[in-house]
Amino acid sequence: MGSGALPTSKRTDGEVPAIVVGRLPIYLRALSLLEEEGKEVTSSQELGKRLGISSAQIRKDLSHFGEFGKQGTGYRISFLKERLTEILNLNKYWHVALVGFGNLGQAIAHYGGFAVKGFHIKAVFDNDPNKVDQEINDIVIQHNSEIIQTIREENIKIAIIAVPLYVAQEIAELLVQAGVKAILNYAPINLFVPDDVQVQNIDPVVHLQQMTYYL
Amino acid sequence: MGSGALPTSKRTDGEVPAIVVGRLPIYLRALSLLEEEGKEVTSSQELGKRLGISSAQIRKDLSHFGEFGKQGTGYRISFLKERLTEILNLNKYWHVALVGFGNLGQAIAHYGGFAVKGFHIKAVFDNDPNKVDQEINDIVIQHNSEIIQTIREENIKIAIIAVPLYVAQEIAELLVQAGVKAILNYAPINLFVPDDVQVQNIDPVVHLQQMTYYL
DNA sequence: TAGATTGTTAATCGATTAACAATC
DNA sequence: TAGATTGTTAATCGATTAACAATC
Repeated sequence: MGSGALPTSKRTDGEVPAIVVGRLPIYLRALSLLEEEGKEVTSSQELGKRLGISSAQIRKDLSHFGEFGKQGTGYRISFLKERLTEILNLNKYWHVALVGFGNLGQAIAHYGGFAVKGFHIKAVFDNDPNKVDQEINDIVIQHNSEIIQTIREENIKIAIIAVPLYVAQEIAELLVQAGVKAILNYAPINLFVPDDVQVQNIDPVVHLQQMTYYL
Repeated sequence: MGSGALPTSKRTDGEVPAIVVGRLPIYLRALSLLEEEGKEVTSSQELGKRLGISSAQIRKDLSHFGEFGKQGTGYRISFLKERLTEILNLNKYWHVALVGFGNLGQAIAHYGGFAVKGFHIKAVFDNDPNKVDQEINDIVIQHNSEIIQTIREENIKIAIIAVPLYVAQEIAELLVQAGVKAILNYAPINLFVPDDVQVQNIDPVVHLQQMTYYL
């Protein structure tokens, strides 16, 4: 966590709260939408209304990274988009490894949403010999035993874990050994990884279970 | 939001912070795992270590709902599991509607993880005439125009939105009209709904984009 | 009994919001 | 110029943590 220091104007870094970083992609998403609607300029107020966030918070969040607006007129959308894209390191073509080609893994591999945003699945692994050597999007599925070598060779830094609960931790350890620094984890378990490795968890069931509390 | 008042011992309700409710399913997940490992008793410390959460926070969170432990010995896992299940209303067999049977919707429909946890997809809708009348898990896919009638008839309260960005808001409005009170939204947009309707968003790309900040 | 761990209070820490001078 | 909106400071609000008496 918090390892990277970007060459961005105003950054006495190591200090931007993770919760602020977490909102940047949301801002970016909203800006793209506004742009597609033909807008060229927006304000913290307009953005906030769209996102259900206070305008003060948006201005505060952005102020961690520099000054992107103009008093009286707001933010030029194209400019702010570029800056956020840069801050989040989204100018790169990211290579991603996917581990687990079961139900979920297949869905992820077929889902077009990652590639559109610059996250390209370049290696797929599974434990099942019947799946190994199958092809998906021109990629040959490899056995889990190849994880370390392949990921090292291709210098992949981002991986998606879509394996059953009970093997998730051991897969995570392989990925870490292979040099992966960011893991998107779909297994319903808290993974233990070194401090310099990011983990983000996705568990739709947890979201449903939160909502039923109020029903 | 915050409408429901449960008949649980210590609840001067409307007051449990959403962030606390959000952690309960995580605790439940960890308890199930401990149980499967054969453990019968645990402590806030053990749970905390597993989850990367402080033991004080776990005790504080639980204290919103009652007293579930014993000094000196900790928590009986089966008992705490039951209580959390009850608090989160997870004893019910929940009916769920799925809107959108594209790439993502199909993956969701095939994914077994929801049903195992008591969330059963009972109605599926899509706009595409070619998909309507197809079957999935014994359910006949219906056209979006049937959303209101079907959901009302079947008294469904939970829906999953897996439609393209640009129709998500209109679908949400149909769902609300139909009486849905909880929406799991996979479209990358902030939905506007009345205060008594819950929304939880899932966007894996946002998670990846957060992590690349640190890479 | 001695050791362990709860539930809770008070202290700390951090995040959000309100307000406003600066300025486009 | 008058109106609007930024970036930032200070105030408020809320969440986390430390500490400990109670007690199993």
